[in-house]
Amino acid sequence: MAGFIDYGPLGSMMKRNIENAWRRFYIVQEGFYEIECPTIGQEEIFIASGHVKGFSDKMCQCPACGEYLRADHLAEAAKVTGASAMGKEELEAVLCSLPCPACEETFGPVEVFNFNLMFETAIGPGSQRKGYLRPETAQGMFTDFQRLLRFYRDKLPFGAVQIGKSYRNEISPRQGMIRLREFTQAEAEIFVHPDQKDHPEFHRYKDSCVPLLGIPQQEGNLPPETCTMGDAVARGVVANQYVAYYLALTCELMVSIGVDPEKLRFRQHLRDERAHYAMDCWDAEIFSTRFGWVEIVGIADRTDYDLRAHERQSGERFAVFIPYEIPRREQRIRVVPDMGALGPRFRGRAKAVAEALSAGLPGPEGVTVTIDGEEIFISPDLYQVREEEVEVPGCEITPHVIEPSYGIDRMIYAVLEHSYHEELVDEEERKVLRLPPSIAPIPVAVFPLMNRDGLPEMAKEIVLRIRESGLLAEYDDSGAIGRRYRRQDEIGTPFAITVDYDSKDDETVTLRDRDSMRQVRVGINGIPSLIRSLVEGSRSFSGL
RNA sequence: GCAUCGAUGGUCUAGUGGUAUGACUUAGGCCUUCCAAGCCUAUAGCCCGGGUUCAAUUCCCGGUCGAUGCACCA
Repeated sequence: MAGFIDYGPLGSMMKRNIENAWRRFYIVQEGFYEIECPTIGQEEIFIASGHVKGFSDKMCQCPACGEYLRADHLAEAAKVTGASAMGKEELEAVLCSLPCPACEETFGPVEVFNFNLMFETAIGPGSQRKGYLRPETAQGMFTDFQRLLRFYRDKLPFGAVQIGKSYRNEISPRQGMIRLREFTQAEAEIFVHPDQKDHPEFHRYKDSCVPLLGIPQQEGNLPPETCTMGDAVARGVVANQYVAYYLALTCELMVSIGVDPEKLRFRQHLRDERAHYAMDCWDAEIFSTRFGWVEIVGIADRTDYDLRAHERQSGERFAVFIPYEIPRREQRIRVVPDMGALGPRFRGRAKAVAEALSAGLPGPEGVTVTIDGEEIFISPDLYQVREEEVEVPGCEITPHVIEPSYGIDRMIYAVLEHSYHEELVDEEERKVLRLPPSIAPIPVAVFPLMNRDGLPEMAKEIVLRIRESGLLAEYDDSGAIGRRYRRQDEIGTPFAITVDYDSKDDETVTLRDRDSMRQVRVGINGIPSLIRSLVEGSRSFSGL
C-alpha cells in the first residue's frame, strides 16, 4: 500500500538512534521533557486546531472523464476572485460553466466535496463519537498545556517534546519514504513570553553560521546566504532569537546525524505560503539526488494562535500569570450597579443592563445602553462610579509557541542518501555507508582472522565483553576477512575488530576504521570502554 | 485519481503457450596470516485474482506495487 513503510532490523535500529540523537538535543541539552499523547483524538480537538476545517480541500470529480480536481484551483484559474473562500454551492455554481482541464468537456452540474486529509474513525460502541488519527503530534501538547505549566511550576519559558506517529491520508503519496500516510514526527512546543523572544541561551548559537534562503533570495533567485544567527536577528532576517536559536540547533543536529552540510539549507516561507498567524517560518531542506530539495523540518513562531484556539473550543484559560517585580498600584474606575434597584425595574434583563454598565464608562449624567437592540436610558442614581486604587500583583498572558517540527522518516532518508558512497578500492567497487558511529545500527563487529587455532573463541569472548558493557557487537567468521569488512561497510558499521595470531601472544587486536580502512592495534582489556567513547564521540579514531 | 510504461530467486538479468538462463549475494565445506581471491556443494524466483487453453510465468481482463507526466500534497 502506498504511503506506508516497514523498517527492517537495521532500519529500526537506525531510526531509534536518530530519535535518540534528537532527544540528546531537545531533552538533555534543552531540558524539555518528553510526553506521549494518544494518536487518536476526539473531533473537538481537531475542530479547535483547525484541522477539521482547514485540513481539507474542496474537490470535485469531472462527470465526463472522472478526473479529481481541486475545485477552488479551477475557479481561480478561470480568474474568479476569492475562490478559496467560497462555499460548496458557490463553487458549484462557478464550475458549472467551466471546462475540465483534463478532457475539456464543460463540467455542467458537478458536486463539490471536502476531502479531509485526516483519517477518520469512530470511538466506542453505541454513541460512536467521531475521532481522528492525529495529523501532527503537536495538539496533545496544547491540550496538556495546563498540566505542563504546573509541571514547570508556572514559569516561562518551558517546552515539551514528543516523538510519535502521525497520520495523513494523502491523496497520492509518491516518492517512497518522503511522503507517507503514517509517519514519525518529533516535535517540540516551546512556550515563551510574547514580549521576551530573546533566548536566554542565545550565546550558544550566536556565532553559528547557517545557510539561509530568505524571501529576498527566493524572489531574486539567489543562492542562500550564510550568516551568523546573531547577524540574522540583528538584521531582521530571522524574526527573533528563538527562531534563530532553533535554526542553528537544527543545523547542528542534522550534521551530527550525517546530513551533508553542503546539501542543507533553511528556506523561509513566502508570505502567501505561511499560515496567517505565523510570525515567521523556516523549513530545513535537504538536497536529494532523487527528489530535489525536500523539506524535513519546519521551525515556526506560531504566536498564541494554537492556545487561543484551544481556549475557545474548551472554555479553559490557557494563560500564564506573570507577577510584576513590584506590585503596581493602579487607579481604577469601577462601576457598581445598584442591583437592588435594577432588579425590580428590569427583571430578566437586569443582569444584561448591569454588564453593559460595567463595560462602558457612564458619566454622572446617566447613560444610554443597548440591550437586545433596545436603547435604555439609565439614570445616575442606579449606579455608582467609584475611583479606587488597587494593587495589581501581575498580569496574565497567553504564551507564544515556537514549534520546531521534524519528520523523522525524511531525516532517515536524507542520512542514508548522504552517507551512501561507492568508491574504487584496488579496482573494485566498495559500497560504504558513512554513518556517524552513534547512528549506525551496529557499532562494532568482531572477527577472528582465521577460523581455527582458538581465534574464534577469543573473538567471541570480546563480543561478550562488549555486550556486557551495554553495546551491541556482531560476530562474523564466514568467508574471507575482506568480505566481512565489506559487509559491515555496506551497513555502516563504523568499527571492526580482528583477532589474529599476535592477539594470542600480547592480548591486542586490530581495530579498523570504516572510513579510512586504517587499522591500529589496541589492548583487549580496554576495548569495551574504547568502543563506547568512539561511538559517543568523546574520542576519535584518528586520535588513536 | 487519470494516462503511458513496467514487474522473473535477496540483487541484477536471459528467455518461453509445455515450470526458467547467467552473474552477484547467502548458507555448508575445502583453502586462506587483514580488505568482496579460488574450488566443491546447497538454498532460493516467473506480483495477485479471474478468464481463454489439454496446458498460462508467457495471451486477455481486473487489481496491487513501481517509474514518468498531469493533478494533488509540502
